[in-house]
Amino acid sequence: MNRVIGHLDLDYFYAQVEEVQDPSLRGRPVLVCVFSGRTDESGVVSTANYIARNLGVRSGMPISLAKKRLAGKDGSFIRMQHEKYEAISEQIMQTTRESVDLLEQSGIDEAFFDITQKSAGDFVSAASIARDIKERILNSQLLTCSVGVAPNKVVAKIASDFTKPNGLTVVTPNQTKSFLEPLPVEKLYGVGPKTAKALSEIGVETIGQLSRQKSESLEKIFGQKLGAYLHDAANGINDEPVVESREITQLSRIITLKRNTKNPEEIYAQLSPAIEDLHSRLVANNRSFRTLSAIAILTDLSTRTKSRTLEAHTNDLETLRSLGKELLTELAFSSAREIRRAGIRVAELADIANQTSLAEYLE
DNA sequence: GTATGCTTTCGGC
DNA sequence: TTACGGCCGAAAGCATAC
Repeated sequence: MNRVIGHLDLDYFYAQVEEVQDPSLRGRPVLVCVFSGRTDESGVVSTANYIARNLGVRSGMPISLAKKRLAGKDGSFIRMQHEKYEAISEQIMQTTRESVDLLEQSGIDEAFFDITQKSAGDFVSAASIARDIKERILNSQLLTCSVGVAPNKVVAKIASDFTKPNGLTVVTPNQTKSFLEPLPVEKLYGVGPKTAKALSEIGVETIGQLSRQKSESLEKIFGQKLGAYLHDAANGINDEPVVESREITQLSRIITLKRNTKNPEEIYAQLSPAIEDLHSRLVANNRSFRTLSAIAILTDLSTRTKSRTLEAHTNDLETLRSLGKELLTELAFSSAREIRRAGIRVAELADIANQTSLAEYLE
């Protein structure tokens, strides 16, 4: 049977949630912002509604710049409340699960789903399931979303992005090749600037052009794995499964310092609560880590990291503190500029339950 | 040379 | 003219093993 895969994307999610909770925001620019606390308006725009986007506001833009773009426009700058969006996201994912065979959440506002069984492999039936999902989300939360339905994840993701906001794009197996044909290669998941540049150098700009390259020549340039993937994906072939629950692979905490500094003590003092917080989250989830990194964002906004991988997993707070401080100190000493933001990250996570004990490890 | 694992950087939201 | 978060996973870069 045809696989039938969908991708769901909640439209300008945080800002739309704010609009729902305060209807007086409708028709005005709405910006959900992260305020760093350094000055009254230092921080960036996380999400903007379409009215703000049409006035030139983008996510990641400094709040002060967004204010200029919206001069005299009655924009609303709202502090981001992550827990609030998290709770709504959870409810949406929960109800959407009822309409599909499998749901794979990716990020707070996106999910892949598999409706092969529910649609019996039929794309007409799949389209009505997708409309039903959209309607349930609209009825229960008053939120719009954009959905793509296609034969696989790669095409479904491109399809959900194709028409938005409030879009539904269905790409049948027969339509897949011509749907992909004119699109730039960057639309393909896994094609970053590096790969795009390499492709451009062999005269490949569109997915159609990519699809006509020999698999062997792509494998020669990009390696077996990426080369084969690119060839398949450009030809509308991709058999990555929808996986119900993805394990978290890393956790991090990052803060903006009160002022720029290179002093490790001053940085550590401010980062300390974030380290404790990261530790509680590890413990709460019964997870341990094997790799620890310190992160520094310098005054020119460039990023430096320093990592260390341990011989065995641990979730010991003292290790986190002392090793974190050590890595941070190394970063501070090796850095040419002062540090603006600092953070800590743990990776190579494992379940405490499955963790090799010291005794087993020594055997 | 290729595969693998670790470190660092990139990029999306 | 500049302005500037907090996460996450993936990509890229690099070292080492075979």
